[in-house]
Amino acid sequence: MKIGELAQVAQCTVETVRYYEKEGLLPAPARTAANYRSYGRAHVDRLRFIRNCRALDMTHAEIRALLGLIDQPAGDCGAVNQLVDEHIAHVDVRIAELSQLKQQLSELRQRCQSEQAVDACGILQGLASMETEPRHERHTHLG
Amino acid sequence: MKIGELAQVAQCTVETVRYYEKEGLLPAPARTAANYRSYGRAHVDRLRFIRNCRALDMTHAEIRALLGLIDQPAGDCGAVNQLVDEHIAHVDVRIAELSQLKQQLSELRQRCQSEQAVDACGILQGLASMETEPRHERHTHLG
DNA sequence: TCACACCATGAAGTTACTATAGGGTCAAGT
DNA sequence: ACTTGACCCTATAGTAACTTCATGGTGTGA
Repeated sequence: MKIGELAQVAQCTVETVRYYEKEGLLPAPARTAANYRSYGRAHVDRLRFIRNCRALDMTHAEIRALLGLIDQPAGDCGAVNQLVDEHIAHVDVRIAELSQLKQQLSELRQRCQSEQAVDACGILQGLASMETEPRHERHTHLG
Repeated sequence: MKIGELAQVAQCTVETVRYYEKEGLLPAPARTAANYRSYGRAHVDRLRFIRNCRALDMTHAEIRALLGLIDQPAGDCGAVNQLVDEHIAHVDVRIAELSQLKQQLSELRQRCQSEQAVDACGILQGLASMETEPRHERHTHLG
């Protein structure tokens, strides 16, 4: 199986596949005489696993941790549970942050209902006079 | 006012201030004899405005647009209203995406309640067998 | 005069890709 | 045989909004 076919079954681009190989997420496959990458079943499984994790917004570090656990099938999966729990916590934090953000933006939006002069615009006045908060540290990798 | 003091009142780092200057968000200030940047009231106001916008997760492009409108005080603020409305829409989209994500992650988490062997872990099995979805385009700059 | 906090510049690192440049391979059609 | 087009290869740079690092100058209190 060549790279284009692999990318298609895993729903990503060939550039992404090559990128994962360079990052060490996907093992380098054998090459054909023409130096084309040649993939098998194991690569398909692993790439689909990676893409599914990415669809859940896990970072490469998180995925790397899961793959490492998979590669040691004798171990127990307590670490897997913990990683997923932490990831869910990240998502929760980010949802809370965005909800508060929306609240602030809605209040700001209330300050100007008409198309008036920029000088008098309540939104711009609000942005100028807001209490400037210290940049909070990221508790999550979710943007 | 030197850069450290400015950064402090605007709740950001001196590196960020210099970065905004390089990006053209903050005008280059006068320099002292020792080549130190020397800021005044206008810089404080503008930087605080920028930081408040960033606290609301606006992009530099969005902020640049707002600053451009401010610099033409004769214009009307219809464009301001539109920009804020669009930004609120971005936040809404992202909240919806994350809520769905949390749902999927919670379902996944249900699949393994105990610390069993990795081979049998329902979470890893779930990640391996999920339907791989095509990567959706970003409708928002919020990660 | 020494230590130390503060300032300066420029380059590189971060994340997860995407895009571009400049080329090689292969199968089908003429 | 030749060409066209779809596919493959590598290497490099760009994205967003900073942060970190390396290296060195400036100002002040003891």
